[in-house]
Amino acid sequence: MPVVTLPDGSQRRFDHPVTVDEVAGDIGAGLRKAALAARVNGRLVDTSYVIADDANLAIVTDKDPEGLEVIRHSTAHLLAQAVKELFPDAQVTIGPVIEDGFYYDFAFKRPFTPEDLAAIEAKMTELARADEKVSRRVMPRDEAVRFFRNLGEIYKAEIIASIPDKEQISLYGQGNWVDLCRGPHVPSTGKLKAFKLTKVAGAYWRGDSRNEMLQRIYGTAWADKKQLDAYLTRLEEAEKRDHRRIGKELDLFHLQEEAPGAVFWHPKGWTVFQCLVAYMRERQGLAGYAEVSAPELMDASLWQQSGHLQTFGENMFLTKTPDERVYAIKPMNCPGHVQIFKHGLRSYRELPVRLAEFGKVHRYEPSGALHGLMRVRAFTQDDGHVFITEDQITAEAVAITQLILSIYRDFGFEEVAIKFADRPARRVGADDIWDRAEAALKAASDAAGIQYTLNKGEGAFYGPKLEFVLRDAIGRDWQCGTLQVDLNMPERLGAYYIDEHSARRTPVMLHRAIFGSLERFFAILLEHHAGRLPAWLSPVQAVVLSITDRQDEYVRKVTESLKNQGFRVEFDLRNEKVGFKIREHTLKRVPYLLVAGDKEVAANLLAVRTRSGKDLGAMPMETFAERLRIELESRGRQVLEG
RNA sequence: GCCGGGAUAGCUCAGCUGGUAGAGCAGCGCAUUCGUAAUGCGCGGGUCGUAGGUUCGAAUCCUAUUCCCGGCACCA
Repeated sequence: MPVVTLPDGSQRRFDHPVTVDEVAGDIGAGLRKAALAARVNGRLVDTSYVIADDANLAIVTDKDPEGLEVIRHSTAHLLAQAVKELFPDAQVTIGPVIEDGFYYDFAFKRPFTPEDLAAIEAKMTELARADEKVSRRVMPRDEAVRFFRNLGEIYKAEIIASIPDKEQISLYGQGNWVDLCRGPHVPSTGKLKAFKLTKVAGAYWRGDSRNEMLQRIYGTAWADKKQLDAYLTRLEEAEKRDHRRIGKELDLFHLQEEAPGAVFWHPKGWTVFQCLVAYMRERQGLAGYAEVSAPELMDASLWQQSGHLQTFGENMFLTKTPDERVYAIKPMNCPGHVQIFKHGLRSYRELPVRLAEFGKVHRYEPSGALHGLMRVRAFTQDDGHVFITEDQITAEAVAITQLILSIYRDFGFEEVAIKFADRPARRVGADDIWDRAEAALKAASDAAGIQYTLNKGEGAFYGPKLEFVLRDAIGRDWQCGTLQVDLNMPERLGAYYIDEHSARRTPVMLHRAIFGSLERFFAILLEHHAGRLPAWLSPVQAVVLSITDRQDEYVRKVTESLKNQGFRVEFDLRNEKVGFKIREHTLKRVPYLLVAGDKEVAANLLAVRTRSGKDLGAMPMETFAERLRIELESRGRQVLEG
């Protein structure tokens, strides 16, 4: 007879097998109503699950993260049920839970339209209102395959047929609709109260671009209307932070048809870009890197030798000159750096040799992949290559890791996830070389004391890598930095040094980038700060405003003086009300507005206002300059605006 | 690259079933000299992404094409 232990340690005895639902009812009517699923001995089950033996039980409600998952999963089923009722010819495939919602893929003779989406959502609401009971049953695999074949659901049948044949298949049904599913699901469709279909899109069957394309319907689902609305508001907020929108608003850059995936940097955007370069130049210099610059165009034979052309040639831009030579525009900087390393005879005494370049690379990305500054065809890497002996890998990798994390902190990114990407299917070099490279990178990661997750098969074609992923202000993740151990490229390109016994040795090459792509990092910064870049990165750090033309001379003088001190300052003498000027420059995200009216001129002061609307009072220009200087030098750690 | 949607003034967008393009903001001019997120009045501005086609007539319909957007696939 089962003894059920609840999360608080209390126990309940039953003299017969009981369902989760009954136990919940035994605890309280409110809990019974709120129960969506349960954990029995750690396993997630339906409320109809029968407990026959002693067990630990935790009721799952919409307050639990699992509860929300159950809701989303069940809403995906509701979507499929609605689609089948409205479009009986559509075939169901899969419908998993994703972040904030779910999707379901259908095979259908024509694409779903936005009107279809509205009709489907209305049908879903109707089915949820009907509060149909969701029931579970089990059948042997082969029977399940026959069952779905008979229904004409060939995709489902294919999925089930790929499950090992001894397994029992669970099916969930609601109304006259039934689907294969591991579950669990909500006890009845009435539990689904806050959902919305968001978009239709194409998606390949089984995620393989060689397969046919299905219709994917995305939706979001929440415990209640309030959560749903909060989510929709969050989407709107994210849209306002979109770097493409901010780039336009602040006149930072543009893209145009003749140069897909290549950026036209405007003066203000380029100012910020140059701030990033200057910052990195300083940090790298201190870390022992020497800056170089290698050609953007090199003979294709070099790329043949490096392995790029064979492995990733379809992503490279090639050009033929009138003399019939084929050149490749560099997609990476490493071969260039190897040429510089190779020039002259290197001694082991020189190692590590650390070369860095703000290298502009071009990659022919698939047209559908392009996305603002995040994914472009022409971009600038803060690329660096370190040539070392195998014994030096650990120490150097630890130093690089620390450098990367320290730099991210300067930009306000404290949360950094690290992934270890091991050998990919398309690669160069023998397996034993890969074994050594992966072991060395693992050892270095351990020595650096970092935690990482495995990103299987995602390494570079020449070596394993660590990927550094930033989390921004609204919780999105972006891969930026990378550290790669390469035991292949130096040998392929004939690089060597002379060791202490006068023998030729092939160096190990570490590839590393910190921003990754400057374009991308720039976009991440814009979105992270919603355009309000810290003053040290702002294209314009302050604007001096006049109230009437009586202050013109004073404003010009102050502006000139601040500019001479190295600040990025402009003035605004337009014949407009001060409120109008303040609004405009606030919208342009200028950190400080310095207002000069008759009072300030008389007292030789500036009234300082921040872009967040805070009044810092009137102060002499020298005071403002001093405080701003401290803010810039501390890279925003000591902030004037408070 | 694949599926779907889109492209109209500098920007955001309207323009129903074909009859020859419109708003707000921005810009320009004039007035206003003003104290912390929009002063008022007036004016100019578009071969409707590109190339073909159908038609008496095309922003609107058809075909092709480029780019953009949302996904998928890709991401050295």
